[in-house]
Amino acid sequence: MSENGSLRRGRPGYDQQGILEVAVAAFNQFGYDATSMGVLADRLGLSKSAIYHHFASKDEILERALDEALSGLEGVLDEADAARGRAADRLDHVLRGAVHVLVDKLPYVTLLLRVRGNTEVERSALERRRAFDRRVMALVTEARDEGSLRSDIDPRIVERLLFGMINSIVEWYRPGGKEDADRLADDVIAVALDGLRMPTSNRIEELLG
Amino acid sequence: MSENGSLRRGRPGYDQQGILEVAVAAFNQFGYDATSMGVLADRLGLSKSAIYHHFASKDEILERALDEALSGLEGVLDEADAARGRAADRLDHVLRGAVHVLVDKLPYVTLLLRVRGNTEVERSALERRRAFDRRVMALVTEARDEGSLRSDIDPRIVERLLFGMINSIVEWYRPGGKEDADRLADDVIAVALDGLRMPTSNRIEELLG
DNA sequence: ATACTAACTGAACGATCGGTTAGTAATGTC
DNA sequence: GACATTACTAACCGATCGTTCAGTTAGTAT
Repeated sequence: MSENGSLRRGRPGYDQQGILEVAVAAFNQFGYDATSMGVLADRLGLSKSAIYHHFASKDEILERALDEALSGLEGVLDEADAARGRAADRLDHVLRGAVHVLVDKLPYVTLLLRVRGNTEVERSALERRRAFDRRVMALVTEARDEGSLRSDIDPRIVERLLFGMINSIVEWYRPGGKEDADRLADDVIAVALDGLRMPTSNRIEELLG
Repeated sequence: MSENGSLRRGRPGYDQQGILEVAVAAFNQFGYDATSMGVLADRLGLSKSAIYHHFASKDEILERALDEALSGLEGVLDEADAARGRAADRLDHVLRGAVHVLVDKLPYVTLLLRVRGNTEVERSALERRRAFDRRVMALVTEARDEGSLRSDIDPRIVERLLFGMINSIVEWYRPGGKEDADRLADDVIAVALDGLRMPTSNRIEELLG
């Protein structure tokens, strides 16, 4: 439960991170609202009140979890914004990076994608998500203007379809399969950029014509 | 509240459909579990107990709503299975049909896509969804085998990415905008089949080589 | 030993949950 | 008017919700 080698002081047991992992797994299985502190305590093998030693409220557990996901996604965008080069290349980096964050922090991102905005914590997370989307939209627009992306579809719709596809990964991807994160990112980028259609001579003529 | 012109007998008021529409809207706003029968009654302008005149339980309201979405989606697949012709054309019909069902029954499909499987009703709906996905996967496999779709990506992943993209429409599409269902379906199919990349001479050479 | 720190328990709180019961109100039909 | 039909209300139920509190346990540090 502790990541550093030196022994922790005080009575051994869960720390915040340990509680968080179990809680997020439960939230994802039942939904946040449908997960009671009682069943959460059962899963931890603790009493309900023990949880309140580590977190001030159920809401605060959610807040920590959502920040874990959001900071990961925002980090990918920060890297892209710091880099120079074609917008298409920076967008490529963001898409692949987003897939990796999804896979590495799967439970946290899964939870984030199901937030409805019932509380202040949830609304704040939704706003950070919207800000993320806006930054990606700007990148898509840039890539279109430099001639890298097709210009016949609204960049906002392009961005939403792109992340609709990427985010849906949390619905079915499970780690440990033959499909690792790199291969998955390759597939997603291949479908997104080049489409599903099998190239044919007809298509080549169409492109030439 | 009534769709037929002739007057209903008995005291006027809500019928099942009227209750259902308001309930589904509330479920989508707050989430099913976070929507209490109390706030639902407030939205309807009724007492809690009045709702139980129309539905036996909260669960039954959900059941009706999920069936509305599922029967719509299954209908599209039934049409495609009844038709003859290339698998690619039947798949095209399914994808466009799914977009239209999503738009026409937006609140119901939105609700369906958020079901977690906590109750028997939810688990049954999830199983119908999985059966739908399996039928679409078979169609994707057929289209690949006839040479219409690229063969370098697992058909199961293709299907999931496709419907990840399509299903994500419920997260942002709102009726009444400039983007109607037909245009939206065109955009989705365009991105899915031909990708986002701007065709270049390099790409043509690559296809020819 | 003593002090300190962190982890935890059991019992209880007020609030809210989904649901029940018994009775009432408003319409069309005859 | 009587009657059937449909829609609804007020009051209440036991269960469960998130949370609090006073006290206990198990370890490290000096």
